[in-house]
Amino acid sequence: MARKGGSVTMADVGARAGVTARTVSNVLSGHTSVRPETRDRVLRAVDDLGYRLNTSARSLRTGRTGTITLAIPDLMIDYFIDLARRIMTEAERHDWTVVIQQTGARRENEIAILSGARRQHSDGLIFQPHALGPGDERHLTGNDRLVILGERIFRGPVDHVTMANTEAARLATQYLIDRGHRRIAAIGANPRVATTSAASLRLDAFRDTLAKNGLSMPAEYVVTAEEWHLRDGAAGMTRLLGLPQPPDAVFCFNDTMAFGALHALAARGVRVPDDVAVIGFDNVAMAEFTTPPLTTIEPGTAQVAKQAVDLLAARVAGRGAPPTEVLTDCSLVVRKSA
Amino acid sequence: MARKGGSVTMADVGARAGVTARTVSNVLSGHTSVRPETRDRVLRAVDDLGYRLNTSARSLRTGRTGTITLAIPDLMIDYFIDLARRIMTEAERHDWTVVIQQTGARRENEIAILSGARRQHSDGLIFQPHALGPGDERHLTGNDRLVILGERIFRGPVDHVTMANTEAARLATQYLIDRGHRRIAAIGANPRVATTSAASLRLDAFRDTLAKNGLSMPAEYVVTAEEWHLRDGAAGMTRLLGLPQPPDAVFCFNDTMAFGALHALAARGVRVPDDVAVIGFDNVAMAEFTTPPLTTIEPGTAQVAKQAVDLLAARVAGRGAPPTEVLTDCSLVVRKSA
DNA sequence: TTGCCTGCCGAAAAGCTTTTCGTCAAGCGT
DNA sequence: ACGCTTGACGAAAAGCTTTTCGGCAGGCAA
Repeated sequence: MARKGGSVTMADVGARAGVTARTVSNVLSGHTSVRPETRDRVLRAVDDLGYRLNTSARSLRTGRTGTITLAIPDLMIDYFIDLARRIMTEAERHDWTVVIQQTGARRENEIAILSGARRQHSDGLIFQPHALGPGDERHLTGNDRLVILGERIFRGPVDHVTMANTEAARLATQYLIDRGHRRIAAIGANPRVATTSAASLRLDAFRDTLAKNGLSMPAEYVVTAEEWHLRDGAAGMTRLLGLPQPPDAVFCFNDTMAFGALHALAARGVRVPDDVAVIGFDNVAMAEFTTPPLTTIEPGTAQVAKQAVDLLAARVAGRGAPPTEVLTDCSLVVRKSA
Repeated sequence: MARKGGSVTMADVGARAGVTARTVSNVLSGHTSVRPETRDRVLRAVDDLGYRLNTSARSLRTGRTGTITLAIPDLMIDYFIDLARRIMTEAERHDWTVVIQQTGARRENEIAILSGARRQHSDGLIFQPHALGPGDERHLTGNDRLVILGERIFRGPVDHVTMANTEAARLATQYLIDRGHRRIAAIGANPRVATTSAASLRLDAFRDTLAKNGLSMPAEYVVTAEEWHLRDGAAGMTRLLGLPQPPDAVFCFNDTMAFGALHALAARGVRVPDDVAVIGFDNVAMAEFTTPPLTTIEPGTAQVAKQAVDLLAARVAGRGAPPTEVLTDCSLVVRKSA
């Protein structure tokens, strides 16, 4: 805890141990060798005085903060919670603390993040954009030490790590088709968002797979959802159920919306999967525990987290690797809802 | 982003604007008045040079980091996610960034947090202990700027903010009794934890309310759960269902476990609430969307968040108020599961 | 006109750690 | 015995901002 006035400094513990601050620093950091005897004296002095390292001073000197920033749309979406958790544990391996910034998926906030206004004290940034897309390169001003989560939206030399959105979406819709469904809807479209966004990619793959199987995609079967929250899923589903000809299967673009959809279905007494099949995307922990348990896409969240912080670590270490683009493995996990 | 070598400093922008670093500082912080004309020159220089404030240097000088730490057991429990989100938005009002530290509910980690080893760069700490309890006062060495979430476990001069655990648990069990249930079980006991912990308080209130209504609490009806995760709830429920005489109602000590219990029930084809009623605790967002929607306790999470950061802000501001203890309002929200 | 106050800003110190430079002694090889 | 390397540590600089101390000019009152 950064104290105000009378905080005890390295010079103080040095004085008590009969050495200078430099030796104290060496003892604490363990970089240089110091005689065991003086080492013990220093350690004892540290203990006696209750000394605590001033990280601000260290950061000022070393130019490293020991903190990275994770910028995501929103902690109301289970996937991002899962992602944040995993990134935190990965970061631990690099002795990093992570601070989470919510952008609310709003363009101005995303720009603010990139411009550095909201991540001052940070060694690097892991950033999942939502509103930003191709053409916004100008906003990443001097942002080395950045890894983008999602499709390659910037032409600049930036690392990207992303899940296989189109392959996964294809997997999901093909599965529904193979199970005999013909009136298949999707929840989660968002026309106001870049073509590289998850929403667009998944919708495109959905449409393509339908077409490839000779099925059409009626406009009223793709329902848009701004936020991908629980209530969006529920609202989307009730809208679909109000249609003269409701769908017999629904592909929700994330698990959170699928949970909402399941709720709407149950509230109306519609049986899942008999009357309407539901498939999600993310394979969040809760997916295993809904009624019925949710069939969904496992997008390789663990890999995303590991790759993202490893890539960032490489950038921070200054290894001049060319900008990398990694794609994680996805798979379908079949449970009971479809 | 803290750059390494050639970063541009206040002196640099000052040089370009024809002033000294001091004036630049004044312009940027807005504390002292500066002539509009020079103000503009400075701002333009900032823009031209792409200057970014070095927060480490500022922190070193001011002794404030602009960051607070929130230490909670675990981000796998919905309540703590909810709490973290709310605390983040409250902290924003004070221009604070919050870093989340997970203790895993493990004693050694909680001690490490208190000792400051894992929250170096922080103006204050909001801490929800789990393993620590009365008698551990010695671990809060020089911890002003601390607010504890939970019952008063330390005798020291520390602010506490807590929910009305016993009142809420009484509410929940009384409701089950009033609905005609007689074989009522509880999931979430934890004998290895302090008597001031949520687990103990809720269990005590549960037992008392049962007794007050002339009901007994068979040992096999209180199932212990170490982690309060989804799987603990499910495991606890299946154990209860395996009993020769299963309960007709279950009080889960948090919503996350209740979700697990709901799953176990559904997997066995047990009807809720007809065969077994389920009641939770926390009123998390998901509770509204389960099937059936979860009857649960609203513990005043919003109040907890607001009070905690306001109290912390007062401590940091050095206002010498006596240690405060605040209790939030709770209520029962009835849905369909009980 | 003199004295005082206010607004604006330069010079310099303070905040604490890490790192560079240098010193001193001891050890080793020849 | 001499030169060289290595180990241990002191002195001091560097890293960048905020704040204190003044100084200077202009305005206002006496």
